[in-house]
Amino acid sequence: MKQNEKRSLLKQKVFDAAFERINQDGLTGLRARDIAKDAGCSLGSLYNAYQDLDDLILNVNSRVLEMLKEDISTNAVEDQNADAALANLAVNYMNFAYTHYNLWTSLFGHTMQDNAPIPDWYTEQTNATFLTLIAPLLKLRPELDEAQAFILVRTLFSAVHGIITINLQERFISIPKDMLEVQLVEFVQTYAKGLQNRA
Amino acid sequence: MKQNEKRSLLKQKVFDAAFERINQDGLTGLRARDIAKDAGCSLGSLYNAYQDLDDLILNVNSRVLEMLKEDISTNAVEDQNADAALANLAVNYMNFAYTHYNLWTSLFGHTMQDNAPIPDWYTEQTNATFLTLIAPLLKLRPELDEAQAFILVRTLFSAVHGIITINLQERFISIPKDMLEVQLVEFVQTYAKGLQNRA
DNA sequence: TCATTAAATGAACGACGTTCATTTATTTGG
DNA sequence: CCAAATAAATGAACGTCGTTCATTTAATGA
Repeated sequence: MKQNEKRSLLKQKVFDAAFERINQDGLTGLRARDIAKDAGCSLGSLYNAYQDLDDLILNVNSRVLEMLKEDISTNAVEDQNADAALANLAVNYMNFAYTHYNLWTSLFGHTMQDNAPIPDWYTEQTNATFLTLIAPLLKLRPELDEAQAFILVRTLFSAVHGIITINLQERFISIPKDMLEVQLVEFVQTYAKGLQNRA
Repeated sequence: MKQNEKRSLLKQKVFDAAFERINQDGLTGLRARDIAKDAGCSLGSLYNAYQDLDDLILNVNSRVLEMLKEDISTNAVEDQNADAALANLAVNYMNFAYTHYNLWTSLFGHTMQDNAPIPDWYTEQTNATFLTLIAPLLKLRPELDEAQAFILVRTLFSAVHGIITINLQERFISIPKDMLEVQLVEFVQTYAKGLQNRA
């Protein structure tokens, strides 16, 4: 086998093992020795494929961002008014959080070791993923300029994210998924109604 | 010195050391050996005062919850309409997050070791702290029953929390504090307006 | 006072992320 | 096709972490 093939094969096996570990056990249950065992390589080889665990986790999170982006664009409902489209986005986001809970919390729960800065490519991808949320809104509300749409979508995304996050935190009283969905839709509609009467 | 005095003195010294470490360096920078050194006791004594680091951290977070509760009730503005009161609460919460950033993130970033459950006394205190947010609203909107007020405040709190959290995450593009304040106030007002036109 | 009980101690343990000298595999030039 | 050169794989070893526990030290009480 060629060295390039082996190299990329190893990278992929390590990636797959880490992805599945995070998916199954969450970020806090991730251990270098477990990944190596699952990937069928030695502990040292892990650090041949990736710089360190942070590097590996960021690559997994990068894949999760892709999944989220694809999920959003796949399930975006066309041909409806802007309010319904926003509510639809919120529900899609909630479903992603529930369906891929450990992967989703990995996106927001990971912190770099030693206060190292998050690499630029990752923050750029994060913000790029977020920007895809703007597209469906701009389509339905072409009168908004991009800056307005950006602020609007960002505020709404953050709010929806917060509502889901708090509800899923063990520290807080939780409501069932179907009730949360109703609450999210009502929240988005209420906010949209407030925007209308404000203009 | 009596044994009870020594015992509680040790507990307090350990607590103070942990609190200050979290306040200065954040939760991820917390080390048992550093706490023991700061408290002026041996490493073993730390585990005489507290069961483990989780126990100690939960006690620190409990104090932070008290600070937050006091902060909210102290700065609550009376004699204004409900919308302004809610906006005021949101801004107060934002100021707490900025002023005590490391303590604030400790509240939400801490996870128990080994997937141990969060003790009941802590979840109860968390929800009790949260419930104090209802008081100012009920005062201004006595027509709401408690269940309605609970859902309303919970949704609003989660949304405001999300907007602040996302803005302070290194992964996302941040806006300055004064702009965030404007955005929060506008958000609360917009949502309140939506509620009005919905009833 | 001295036996008894409680508290303080820090060496030691196991687990962790990471490194690196050594071994093994692959590539390259003749 | 073979040997020299280069790259990759390996796992023992290192430093650090939270936690424990046999031992030492202090406080108590009859």
